[in-house]
Amino acid sequence: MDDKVRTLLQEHGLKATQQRLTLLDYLMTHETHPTAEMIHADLPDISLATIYNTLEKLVEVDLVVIIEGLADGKRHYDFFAEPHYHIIDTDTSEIIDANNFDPRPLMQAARKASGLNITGYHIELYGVEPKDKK
Amino acid sequence: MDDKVRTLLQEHGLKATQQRLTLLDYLMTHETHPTAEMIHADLPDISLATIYNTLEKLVEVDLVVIIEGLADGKRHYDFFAEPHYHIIDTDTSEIIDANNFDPRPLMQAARKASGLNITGYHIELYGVEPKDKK
DNA sequence: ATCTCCGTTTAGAATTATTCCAAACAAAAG
DNA sequence: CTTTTGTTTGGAATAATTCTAAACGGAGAT
Repeated sequence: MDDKVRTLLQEHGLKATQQRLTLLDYLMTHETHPTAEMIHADLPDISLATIYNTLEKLVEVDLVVIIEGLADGKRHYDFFAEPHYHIIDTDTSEIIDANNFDPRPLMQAARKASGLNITGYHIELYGVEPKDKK
Repeated sequence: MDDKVRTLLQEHGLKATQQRLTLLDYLMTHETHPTAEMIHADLPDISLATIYNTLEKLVEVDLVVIIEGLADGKRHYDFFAEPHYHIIDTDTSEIIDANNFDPRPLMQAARKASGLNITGYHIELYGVEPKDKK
């Protein structure tokens, strides 16, 4: 059942420990965008240090991305199976995932502008609930 | 001479204090993307607390943007006169500004996906120096 | 199965970027 | 010039994240 998660970890060169299986499965099955603390609250058997360690590893191998810059000042984490971007409500700090945008032209432009091989991206849009100005 | 900077502050509803004039002028005339500490090193007569306070105000009125998520764990700041995006060399942490991309289709897509009025964006691409695999 | 190796986990201590505080100050308006 | 109101400041406080060193446990080899 968590063979899928186990395989995912091993494909990315990470040893499949119990904690990593639990944490990655948690991220894959929750639509939320939790902080380390929030994860720890739901998975109290995994120490906070391990949650930080594990998240760091998952970010390294691109299974997870960090969402920074929210009003609460904490890092939020997001399982990143397929590429998407984030829309953040600056009033409520709600984070919405969206993928109705093709990033390839942007990556092309970035390569052209910098000469670098582009390896990834973070796109975050900020918005507010319309006031219905009428 | 700093009438331009003074006007810029006032247009954005900020009182034009000596410290704000100095700090904003500093950001406008430096291509670098400094941290609060780096600014404080160059402008030691402005207290560190004021540098943080002032940067916060400048970010509020969209004259400055925060660049987070670099390897050093610190926030970097960037004068944001005209919209652009960032390309970050993940090996060297070098930050490159680029503007050869029209964000409007992305903003449209985000509005469509979220129903929010889009007020801003942060786009960051990550890349590495080509190894010349040849 | 058992052994061994080496990466992982852990509790708690340490770090440090950033925020908070309350008193002194200085822009801008009247 | 006086007042008002927002700003600046040094230092203390906060808290998210990282570090440390000892115990542990996957997983390949025997």
